[in-house]
Amino acid sequence: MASLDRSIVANVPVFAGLSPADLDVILSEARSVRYPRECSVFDQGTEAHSFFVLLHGHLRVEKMTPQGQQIVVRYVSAGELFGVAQAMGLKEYPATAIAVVESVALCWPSKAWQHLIARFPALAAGALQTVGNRLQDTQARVLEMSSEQVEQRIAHALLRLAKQAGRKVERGVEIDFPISRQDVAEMTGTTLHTVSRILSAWEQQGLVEGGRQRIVLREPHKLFGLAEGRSKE
Amino acid sequence: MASLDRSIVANVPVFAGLSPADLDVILSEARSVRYPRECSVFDQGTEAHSFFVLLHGHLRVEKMTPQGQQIVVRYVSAGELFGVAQAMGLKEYPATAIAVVESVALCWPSKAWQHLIARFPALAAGALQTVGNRLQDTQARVLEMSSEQVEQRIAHALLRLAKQAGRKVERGVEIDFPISRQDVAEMTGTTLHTVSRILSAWEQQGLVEGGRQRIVLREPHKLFGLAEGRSKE
DNA sequence: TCGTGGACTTGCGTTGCAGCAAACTGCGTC
DNA sequence: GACGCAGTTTGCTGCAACGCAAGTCCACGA
Repeated sequence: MASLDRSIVANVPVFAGLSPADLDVILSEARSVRYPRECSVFDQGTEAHSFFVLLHGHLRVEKMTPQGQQIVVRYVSAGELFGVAQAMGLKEYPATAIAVVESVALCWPSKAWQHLIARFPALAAGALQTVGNRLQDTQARVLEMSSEQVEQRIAHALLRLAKQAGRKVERGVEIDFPISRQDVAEMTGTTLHTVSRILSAWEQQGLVEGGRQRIVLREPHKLFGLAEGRSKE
Repeated sequence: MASLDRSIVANVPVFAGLSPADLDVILSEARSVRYPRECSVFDQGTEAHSFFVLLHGHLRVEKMTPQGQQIVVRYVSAGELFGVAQAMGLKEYPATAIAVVESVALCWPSKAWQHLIARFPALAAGALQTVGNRLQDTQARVLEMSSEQVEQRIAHALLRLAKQAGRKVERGVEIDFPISRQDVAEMTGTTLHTVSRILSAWEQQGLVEGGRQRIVLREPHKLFGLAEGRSKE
């Protein structure tokens, strides 16, 4: 396989604090893999054989209850470390990751983790930060679900998506990958129907613009107001 | 200060994989602190000056929304690492930790973290597992809040508490620290009133036994059935 | 012993949202 | 160009749980 140049991971926060030479060593153990749209990178319950860094694209991470209910855990964007189940002491992936657009990821065998962090403590520190941020996000979500109404939760979710994967278009900010009302419902702990109703209402007011698996925020600022719970005036 | 003997941390999972000599080095930088009941160990929003290992007692970790709503993030039991905000890249504690019973913790200055993990990679690995477990728990909670009814969520919460801090008594399993209905409500994203109603109903059926800041599970197995969503027969 | 306040209980009215059902629409495909 | 499906919209109905309010009970301190 052609060796990977370290310039491709220049913007990966988890590798910040590593010298170019260290990076070369780390990259020499990786291979890059392409995932077509709707293809799964790993599946909940299967052996955690690898960990990854997303180079390009977007993934949806979803998790299923024993009863068969599904939720969207989060979306992964380029530059993020993911699939570190093994490092967290799990033998199996706790969720499923699916490419929502054609994506490319670096991939290391999980067993490389042990000796990599022994040799490069900065890597462990970076991973700890990544997982820590995720923990913060997840706790924020619990807080939202405990204290906010559905409308506010959806507003928050859209704003977060826009921040993470927003693309400026003439009419506002578009979420840069296909996302259905069902997906939004699974992010916010509500139903497809309720999301549809609320987005329709917002579209009437000119706050958003919809479409098939497409959402454009036209008035992010007003949405932010809604998210913070200011009643509509 | 009297130096700390490594036997006191023999059962701390985060220190597994470290040699006795390593442990001595790590412990030499720690001091132990006693916290009376209802006393805070650290406060949300204040500088993350230290990280801790709980030696004895129980802590309640709670978090407040900007709007003033509060939730219980989790309970910390003896042997757990906590307050690792700095290691996760935060400058401030994201939550408040309060001793629910008289407690004792080991305490390190946050700035020690850097050089400790550089010297003892196993420590970083342990911390990653700790934070990883917490992430799993929090995600499980999101799943519960998305897919379960209040009654099931409360059953799950009580079973988790019993597992983590249950004490066998003649009549069943008692939760080993004072916990109010309000606390349970803040753990499950519901209200004091609803918790009270449900616990009363359960008490009628002989599933639990209540009291002022006291909960005894008399039929954990039946509760488990409820938690799994099997309708009451 | 009595008083006070915090924890808990319980009834009642209200409501946000889920659940069901049915129709619509845009997109890919044959 | 027609078909079929997946994604979406929308109306209606029911109910779980919230919010309020009015109590009771118990622990602790004076």
